[in-house]
Amino acid sequence: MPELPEVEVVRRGLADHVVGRRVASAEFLHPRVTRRHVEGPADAVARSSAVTVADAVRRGKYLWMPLADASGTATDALLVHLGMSGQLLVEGADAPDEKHLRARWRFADDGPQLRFVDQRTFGGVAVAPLVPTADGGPGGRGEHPEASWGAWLPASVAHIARDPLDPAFDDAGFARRLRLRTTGLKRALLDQTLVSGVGNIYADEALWRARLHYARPTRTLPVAAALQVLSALRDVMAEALAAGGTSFDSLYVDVNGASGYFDRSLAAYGQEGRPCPRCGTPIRRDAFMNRSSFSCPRCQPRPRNAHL
DNA sequence: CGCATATCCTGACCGC
DNA sequence: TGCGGTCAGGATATGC
Repeated sequence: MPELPEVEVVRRGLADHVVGRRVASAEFLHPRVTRRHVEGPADAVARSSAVTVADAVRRGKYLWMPLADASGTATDALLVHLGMSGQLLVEGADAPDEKHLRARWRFADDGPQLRFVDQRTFGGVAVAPLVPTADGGPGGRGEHPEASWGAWLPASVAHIARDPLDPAFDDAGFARRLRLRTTGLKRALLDQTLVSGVGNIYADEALWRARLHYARPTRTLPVAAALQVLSALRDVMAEALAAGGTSFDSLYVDVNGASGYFDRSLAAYGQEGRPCPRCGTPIRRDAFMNRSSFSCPRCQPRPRNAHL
């Protein structure tokens, strides 16, 4: 399941193999892939053809490529969300179509194609106009991929918060907004309008590292604890990114989620019954939010005033 | 409006 | 071998 580190691996692959190339034609092979593009698939084809891919940018789990017209101006971006099972692949024209091939872009240089493959069709593609960011820019100093395209993002992504690896992320603002919520801590971490890029896997891992229970009420969470969760998110995502960055082939823009490489490093997620790496207590699995939460019963005791 | 839940989808897996 | 049930979960529509 692609979360922030997996999407960043994909972004880097696009930066290496797609940015700077001119798209000759676009093709969408499944109606669901463009369901978020309100003007319809024909419009998406038109607006992502005969353009040059100017950059590859990410915020949280959203990925986009500003598309430059003949004058070099980019007013639109090709926006991709991988959903649960989406993959972006860079492959030669002779490679057979994948069973779940949903979209394809051919390039004017006749080099490898870009393909979107998605078994479960939770992912999607849209062409969206670029608009200024609400908080006015990336903050300038970092390596974050959004920095090069500065203060712009697709209009349909404007409601998504910055992610923990973004140098312009507002730590104090996050803690303040978190404490205004009346909910449980993990619910809040999964809310992409508060902090983006966090899914079930990294939420569980960060909570384990911070020794906090998923149902800890946000309203009374100390600021220091909120900042510790943020720090844990940054650590685990950076480690996963480092692990993922070593394993992908140069012509394969890999997204295999955590199953490919980082699963060996998971302390809690998917580890039901196995000993907690810190204290040896068997990791427990709880049904929560229509999915599973994994935690250590000893390191992460359920608070007496647990939210739900 | 804030918060919680139902829903979309397909393939792997399990017990019988 | 097949069959029904369960599970995986990101984002959003809907409901309270």
